[in-house]
Amino acid sequence: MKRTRLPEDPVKKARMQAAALALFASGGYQATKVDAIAAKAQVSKGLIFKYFGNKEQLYLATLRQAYDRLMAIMDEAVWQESGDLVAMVTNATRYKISLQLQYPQEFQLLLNGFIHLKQLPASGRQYVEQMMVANQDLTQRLVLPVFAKMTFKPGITATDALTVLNYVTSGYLQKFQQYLLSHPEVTTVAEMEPLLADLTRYLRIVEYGFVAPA
Amino acid sequence: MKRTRLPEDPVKKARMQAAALALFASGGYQATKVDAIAAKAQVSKGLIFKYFGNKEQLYLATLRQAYDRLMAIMDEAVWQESGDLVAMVTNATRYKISLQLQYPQEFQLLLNGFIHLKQLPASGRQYVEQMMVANQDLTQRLVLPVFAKMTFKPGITATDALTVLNYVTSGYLQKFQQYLLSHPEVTTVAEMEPLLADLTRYLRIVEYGFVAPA
Amino acid sequence: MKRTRLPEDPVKKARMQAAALALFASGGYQATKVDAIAAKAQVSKGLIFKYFGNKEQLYLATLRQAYDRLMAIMDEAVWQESGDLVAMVTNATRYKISLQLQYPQEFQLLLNGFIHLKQLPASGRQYVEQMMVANQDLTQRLVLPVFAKMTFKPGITATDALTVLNYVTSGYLQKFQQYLLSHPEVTTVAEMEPLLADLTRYLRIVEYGFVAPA
Amino acid sequence: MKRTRLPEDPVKKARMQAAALALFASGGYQATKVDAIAAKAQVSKGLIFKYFGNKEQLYLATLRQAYDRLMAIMDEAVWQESGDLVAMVTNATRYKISLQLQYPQEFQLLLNGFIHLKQLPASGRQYVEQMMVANQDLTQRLVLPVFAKMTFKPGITATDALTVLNYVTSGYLQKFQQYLLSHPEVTTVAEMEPLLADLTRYLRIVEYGFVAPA
DNA sequence: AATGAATGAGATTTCATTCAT
DNA sequence: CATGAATGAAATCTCATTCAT
Repeated sequence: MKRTRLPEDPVKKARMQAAALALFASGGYQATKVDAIAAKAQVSKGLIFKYFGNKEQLYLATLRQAYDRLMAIMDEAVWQESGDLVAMVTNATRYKISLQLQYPQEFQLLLNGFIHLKQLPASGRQYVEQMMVANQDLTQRLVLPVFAKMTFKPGITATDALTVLNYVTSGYLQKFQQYLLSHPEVTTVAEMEPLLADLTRYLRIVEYGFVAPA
Repeated sequence: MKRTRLPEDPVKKARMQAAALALFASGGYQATKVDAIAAKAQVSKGLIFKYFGNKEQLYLATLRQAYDRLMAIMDEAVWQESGDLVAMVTNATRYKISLQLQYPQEFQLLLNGFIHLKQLPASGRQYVEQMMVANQDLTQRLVLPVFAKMTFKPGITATDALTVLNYVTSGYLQKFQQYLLSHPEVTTVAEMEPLLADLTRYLRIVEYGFVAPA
Repeated sequence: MKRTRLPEDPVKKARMQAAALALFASGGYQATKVDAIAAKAQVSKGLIFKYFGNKEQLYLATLRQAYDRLMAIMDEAVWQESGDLVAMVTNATRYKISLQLQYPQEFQLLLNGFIHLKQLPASGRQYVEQMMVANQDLTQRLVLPVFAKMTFKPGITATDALTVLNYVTSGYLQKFQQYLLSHPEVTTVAEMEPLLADLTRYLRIVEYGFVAPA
Repeated sequence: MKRTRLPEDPVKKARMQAAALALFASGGYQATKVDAIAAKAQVSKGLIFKYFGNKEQLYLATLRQAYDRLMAIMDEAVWQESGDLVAMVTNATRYKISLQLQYPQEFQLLLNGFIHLKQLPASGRQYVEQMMVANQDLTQRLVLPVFAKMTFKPGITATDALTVLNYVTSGYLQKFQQYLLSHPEVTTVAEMEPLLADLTRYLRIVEYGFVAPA
């Protein structure tokens, strides 16, 4: 018995999403033409409007999908707790890097989304904002138990330490992403290990300072 | 005594530039309509094209002006050298903050420009890129002399320390800018002093680590 | 059986070309508005740009089409060689006249094109120039064999004779075209025969002079 | 006693006319911008409108002036009657050529005007049409007396002979004008004498035919 | 009277969205 | 259902004409 065709062809829908992701990520909302998405998805323009209503909703759907995809993967308990803060944060960062390598477009899209926040329809902001928050939550959830075992200098709180750690790792990740853009041949985390050694030193500085004890 | 009308009326040109700055900064290139700029500048559409040729050149002129304005001011030797690294970087940051408060649109425009780098016409990239470079150069020029008087832990270079300092201050500035967006009532550096105290602690961490000596 | 819609609807494209031909021919490039072409072709403005890119390319396409159409028809071996020069040139002219009656707009367009040569984009000139050359080549190809059988007066070359023939026939054609403009009711060559008798006399003059032998 | 300034400065008006003539002649009506005319005339745009009302009237004034100038000069009895038709027509043509050399822009303007006749406002047509008529009248006035002394072949009228003469001389003049466009270094009639020898042969053909008597 | 900056109607061009096939 | 040709509102850009100085 022939199954009646689904009202929405999931294969085509996936192609549209993928095309939209790629183009929105690299070109932004306004500069990306629906024509181009349809062409890249090998689908008619009309179908895009049938499936997504209009360009803005397509953008939101793309944003949501990127967010969901990253969150789904991040939620996996990939990172192991450990007594060594530096090792742990480096590991976590190594993992984030692998995500960036796997999902560069999703990262780019959400990053742009963050910048364009104002221009986004209200319903779109939540994804971008949640993404930011979730990222910090994650680190916090991991790092706080380790902090519990450490003694802080007087006048310095765990929040301070966490903030600085976040600044350093996200600054590092940003530089890292730029590096990727100019070295598209890099596709595995292994190739990034030399750069990760930098991060370890940076984190060590945060932990113990760069000033030699008198 | 009234001045005779100039071939390019500097008052109107300034109004156009200001309108373009405000709208491009908040809306980006594509979303900003020339009509809107003309309306905001209280000038006819035609005049914009007479003064700037076309929309893209108007954008570049706006970018250049924002860049020039910030650079001109930054170049002033506002910050004093000092033996105390933390005090000095905090001062420098306080100064950058005051610039952001004074020129929020210029900052926003160049920040967006950085994101949109790909989409910018080649001639526009230089301003954005130089802006990034200049910012780091500035820090370096200030900080290196201070570093010269300090002794680094073994295995840690001045470059490492500078990088971490940059990550922390720029992370801090970013959070700061977000804060400004959600607190538009804040207009003076004085009101920001409590937040600057945070930065001091963060920098102290970079200098000496957050871990209490055993 | 109805044909499936083609990527470029030949019916609409033909309507656009026809409208463009009519309007460009009578009004020239600048004075003809794309809006008017769209209206005359009963097509939306947008479609014209989808099919032809921009106004200039539409003009060139129209020029090319006019040229091709005329050349295609001229190339047919309509005119028969004959021993009688006057009869032959008159026949050829009768044929050209029938073309003008059939394709008055194409003639007008290329004629205007010739005048506007300077203002034409370089790529457009070739059609107009080739048209001019082809026209003369054609006459030459026909007339030279007949000349071969004739004896010229001393001091007069075949080139001289050909040149004068060309001047007379093209002068005649020009007057003819003016006549058509002021007598739009004339649509068949038959109606033009009285005028063609004039041409025969003119050609006879070229052959034997108008001066009675002493 | 200082004379009060005329309401219209004749020097400036002349510059405007000259600029308009040059630009309309080479670029046609539509392609010529009022801005360009003002710049070439070293006069403000506003003055052009004050003196001529609008662009169209400026064009008509330019057309009229070109016509008047040529007519005024042509009316001079430069050409002498003579018994030899060929010599006389050649002389007349030589004179026309000298006019073309002296007033190339006026010729070009009226030539273009002839082509654009349809697009011209009705009031402009008369100049162009009169120009055409006057040109033929002139030839007629000169040639008919000579014809009176000649005997025509049976079946051939003076009108026929005149028409053919006109075709040949105007065809010749046209080719001549093209020659001038591609040889702008030529500025005197003397340099054109070789080409005038061609015309003599052409006219001889019209007179006696090119066919050698049996 | 002369200027040329300023205007805005109108032209060209783009592209999200619709809809006949 | 799917298509992509067709649409037209809205954007960019041009330039004859006006008018404050």
